[in-house]
Amino acid sequence: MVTSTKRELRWVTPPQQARSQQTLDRILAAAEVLIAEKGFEDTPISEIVRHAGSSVGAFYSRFEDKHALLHAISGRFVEQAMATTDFALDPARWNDASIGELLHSVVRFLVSIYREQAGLLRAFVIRNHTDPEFRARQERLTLYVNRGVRELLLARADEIGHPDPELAVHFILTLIFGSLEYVMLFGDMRTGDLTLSDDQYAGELANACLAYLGAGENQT
Amino acid sequence: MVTSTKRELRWVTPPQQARSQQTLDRILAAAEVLIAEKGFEDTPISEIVRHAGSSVGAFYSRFEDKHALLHAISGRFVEQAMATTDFALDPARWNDASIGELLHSVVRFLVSIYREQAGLLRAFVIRNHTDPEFRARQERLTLYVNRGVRELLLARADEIGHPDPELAVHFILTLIFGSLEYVMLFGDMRTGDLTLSDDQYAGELANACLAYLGAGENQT
DNA sequence: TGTACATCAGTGAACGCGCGTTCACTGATGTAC
DNA sequence: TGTACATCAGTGAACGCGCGTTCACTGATGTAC
Repeated sequence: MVTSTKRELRWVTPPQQARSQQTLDRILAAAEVLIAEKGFEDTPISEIVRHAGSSVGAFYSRFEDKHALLHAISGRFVEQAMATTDFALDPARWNDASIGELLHSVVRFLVSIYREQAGLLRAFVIRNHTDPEFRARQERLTLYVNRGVRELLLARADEIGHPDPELAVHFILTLIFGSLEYVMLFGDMRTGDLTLSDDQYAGELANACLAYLGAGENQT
Repeated sequence: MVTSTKRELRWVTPPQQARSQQTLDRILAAAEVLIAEKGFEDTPISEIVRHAGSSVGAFYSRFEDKHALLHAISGRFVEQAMATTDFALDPARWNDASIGELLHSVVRFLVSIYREQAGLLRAFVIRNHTDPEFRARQERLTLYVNRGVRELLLARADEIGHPDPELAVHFILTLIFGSLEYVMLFGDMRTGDLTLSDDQYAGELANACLAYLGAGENQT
């Protein structure tokens, strides 16, 4: 909570009155919706403030420039995602889970997140591609999730057949995130003639990882 | 050859004199270099023509607008890539190859292409993300490669352990292309502490696919 | 309890910049006779 | 073999549009006495 507020200070001039806090909230909410829909570049500030029932000037009294807006949104997202990660990947939750159960759950969960947040994630990814500072920020989240999953998996290293478990675990994480991005964010047309439900897709993805790890029999 | 010329007519007004053909070539060459370096949006026409020793007007007498330029470049790329595909995936070349040899070769080949053409591919992918027409074009290439690989793999369906070979083959193709995009085009920072050589990476990727297919023992 | 003043919030027209696109003009090449 | 004319190529200054950003101004909220 405290850290969150502190961190947002970097991107948002903190409001001093309840009134301005509300305007800020409305701007952020409108921005999130519009950006998720049309992407960051294609959403002019004028449109955001119109939807928020505010004005351009009000915007600039909170944000230094347009970039700061996306940083603020992404900041909020990353905080939440990290908190969720802490909760979801808490080792205590997985005490007696096999590596198969673990991976299937994690992948299914990620797939559902990517489905729900596709719009925002797409905007983030696109921005990543051109803005190194922004990319570094997102990178932090990926590494954070990576670390969590990694530890859980490596704690079950005995179930892993791959000669270099460390490398293998790292590798499947790039497989997973790469596939999620490719298929779920930008893949509407890539399914070709086959169409998989989210659950089927998650299942196949998890199985692919398990098979590669050499983790005994796959499970659905 | 003939088809190639015909197709380019859609994007480029065909030159009538050798002189203008040369200017066009210079413009295309300069554009390819600059776009691979800085991306399409960040490369103004003025800069392209300056590098080509030409002028804005000359540009517009060949191209209807800026988009047509990227279409022309992508068109050329797709033609070449398809020709390469035909050659590389010609069933005759693979008569007595196991599914493992096949996949390892194909993936290694793709990795080398993605390495060499990273700049252009990045520009294409970024454009895909916002321009549906452009995406459709690139899609054609992906599907073409898919079909080639698919046929080769399904011809060896007896080596595949996965209950639904059709689906499995389709799935690994999304794994492969997703991973290539994620790791090789936008992944400078995603390697974390581990660094794989291109060959190692290709090997792991192919092995992951083989393991998922349930295709006997992996091979390096 | 009311008045004066300071600060915070908010408004939207006007500005400016980058860049794609146009256009009036000059020069080069080819063709007809 | 030379001259007139048409078409192709090329030039770069000027235009225009979208959009981020600024700024002079009005209104709201809080504080001092």
